[in-house]
Amino acid sequence: MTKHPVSLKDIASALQVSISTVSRALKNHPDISPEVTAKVQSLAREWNYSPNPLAMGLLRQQTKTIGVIVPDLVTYFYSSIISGIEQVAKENGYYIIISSSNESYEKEKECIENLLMSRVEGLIICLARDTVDYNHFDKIINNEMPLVFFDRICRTSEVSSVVTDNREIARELTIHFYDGGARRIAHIAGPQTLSIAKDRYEGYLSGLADCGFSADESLIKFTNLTESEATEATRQLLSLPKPPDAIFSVNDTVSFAAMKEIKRQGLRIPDDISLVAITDEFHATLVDPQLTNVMHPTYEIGQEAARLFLRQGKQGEKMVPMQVVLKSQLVVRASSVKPT
Amino acid sequence: MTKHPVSLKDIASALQVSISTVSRALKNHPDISPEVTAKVQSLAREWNYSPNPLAMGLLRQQTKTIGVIVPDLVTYFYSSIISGIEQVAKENGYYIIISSSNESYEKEKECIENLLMSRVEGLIICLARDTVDYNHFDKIINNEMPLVFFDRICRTSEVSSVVTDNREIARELTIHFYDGGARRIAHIAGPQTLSIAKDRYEGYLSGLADCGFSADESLIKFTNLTESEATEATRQLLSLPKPPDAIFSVNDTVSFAAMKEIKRQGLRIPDDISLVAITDEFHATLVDPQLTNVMHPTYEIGQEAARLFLRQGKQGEKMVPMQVVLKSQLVVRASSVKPT
DNA sequence: CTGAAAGCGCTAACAT
DNA sequence: ATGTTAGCGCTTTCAG
Repeated sequence: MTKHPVSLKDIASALQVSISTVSRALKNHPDISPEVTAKVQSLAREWNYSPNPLAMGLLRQQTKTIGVIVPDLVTYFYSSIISGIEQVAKENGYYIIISSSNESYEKEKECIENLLMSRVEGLIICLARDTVDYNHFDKIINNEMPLVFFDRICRTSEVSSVVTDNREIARELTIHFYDGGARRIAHIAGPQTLSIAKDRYEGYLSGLADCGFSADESLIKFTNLTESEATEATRQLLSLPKPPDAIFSVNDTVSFAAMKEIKRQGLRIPDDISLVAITDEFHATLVDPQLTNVMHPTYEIGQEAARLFLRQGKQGEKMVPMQVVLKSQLVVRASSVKPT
Repeated sequence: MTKHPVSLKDIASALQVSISTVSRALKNHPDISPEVTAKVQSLAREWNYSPNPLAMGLLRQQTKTIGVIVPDLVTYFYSSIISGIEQVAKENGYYIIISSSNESYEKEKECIENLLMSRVEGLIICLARDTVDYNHFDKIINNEMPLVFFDRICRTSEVSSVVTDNREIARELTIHFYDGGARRIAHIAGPQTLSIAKDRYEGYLSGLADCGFSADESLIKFTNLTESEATEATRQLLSLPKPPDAIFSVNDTVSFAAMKEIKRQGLRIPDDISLVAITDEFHATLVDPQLTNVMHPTYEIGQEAARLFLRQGKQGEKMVPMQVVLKSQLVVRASSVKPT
């Protein structure tokens, strides 16, 4: 049992040939005689040779690593996207290094610095909640490093991205509320600096318009996406003289905070208030009543992001930023169907 | 904006000194004159020099990466543990490569192969559900590579590990049921090849004994931890002539499957059946009624695992396998307190 | 005080 | 058909 992984040198000296012969034999180079090739390959297999990625990386000046930055690591949404990235990356011989910005702008900048120091070949990023300017991507863009944003995006004219049809689904969902009998449809929104929050807000307004409503300021609450602000927003909505009969919450954290607060006040879902969540199936069906939800194709988002990334890696292409828009899906469950 | 990261060579030629001088100046080697040192350091800072980890790795024959294998990536439990590993790893200049075994023995072996090919310095692993023999760790152990198991462990006399006090908490929990008035306490168990499942099962038996009960075979169901088997087990328990008045489920998947099935049958929790879950606070308080749960110090598990790993890296120590046992915590909520 | 050279594992010209 | 050499970025003897 050798302590160190076997190298070309080991094989070469065992077989009394040169290192380059071994190297060539391993890749079936036509110059090498069949006998030598056979001997080399069989010994390599026996000794379980595998090329040293560090040496290869140094030689080719490429680490085969993608840096991934997500706002957090512990929610299904991002975990699942990361799985998708990983799968495509692995299939293409890439590793990924995962960092969490913890929703912080400062931390996001730090992550980028660290990943660049680790010599990642490029980055796949979902912006932090607190990120409001986008200059920290200058270096990456100017260096023409592969860069892909997903979900929360920016600088779309320069950077490729993967998103879902937020605006459209928000509109659809608002109309769904209306069709279900709701007439005072509230929205707990997120920071308008965040693309997804903005898109969903706009979709909401557009849906309202389609139903012949104009926006009612008092029914719209902006939050920073934290549970506490979401709870407070819900409380305010519920204490309105004319409270809403439906709430569209901008993301999962907010959705569940709203649900908890509604129940805490003893109101019934959907009888008193209809609710939809933006979350996955497991969570939507875990609670009581089961939640109508917008399901995101998380795994696919990850896959697409990785594919966009790899496409940029290839020198040939002109690096025209591409935008992939995936469809999310509204799944109707009990929480938004009022008893007739 | 240079396309390639700056190297010692770049600095050396700019300053008309040798590469080795630059290398030494950067580490404040006493041999180098203060002036040169100053010049080098200032240029390095200006040009944002950072050493090439590939070159360093090749030189020192170490990649500074830890391979991490978890049964899945998308649940809070593992994500959170990974965060803990990551934090300690990063603090110590290590990267981690994360792989998922998807609960499969075959995939686990594959992951190990791949990680070894990536030249990780060692592994931190939580065994897959389907892993029943442990010979695939021979190579790692014989090579004296750092290896740490957590949660689901094996070969404890040879390998360091991090676990929680499963046996004790299962006992405590069983007694808690009894104290709450339950007299027919069922257990939906996991594969007895899995350390956690075995420990919890034994703790359950021990708790029963403490309450003056002997085990009732009909109240114990063994599952493979999938949602479908858990649902089926619950169904069988509920259809017993004398159904249980409390269910202790071995993990979160099983807990939530059981809860759903109980509700589906129109039974009330905790009135008809008390329930505890092994899950995190977010999920325990998300559902109705809120679940009494066993909380695991997930982040700490990760941190400890990483620390154990790093300790093994240091050559000095004799590599005596250590076992860290962390305390989990029983948090009583509505689901296990029967109305009096 | 500083430079030259070797070597980590590998590949790809460039010999032979 | 095979070997030699240089070089990727860095550290570390060994020589000045």
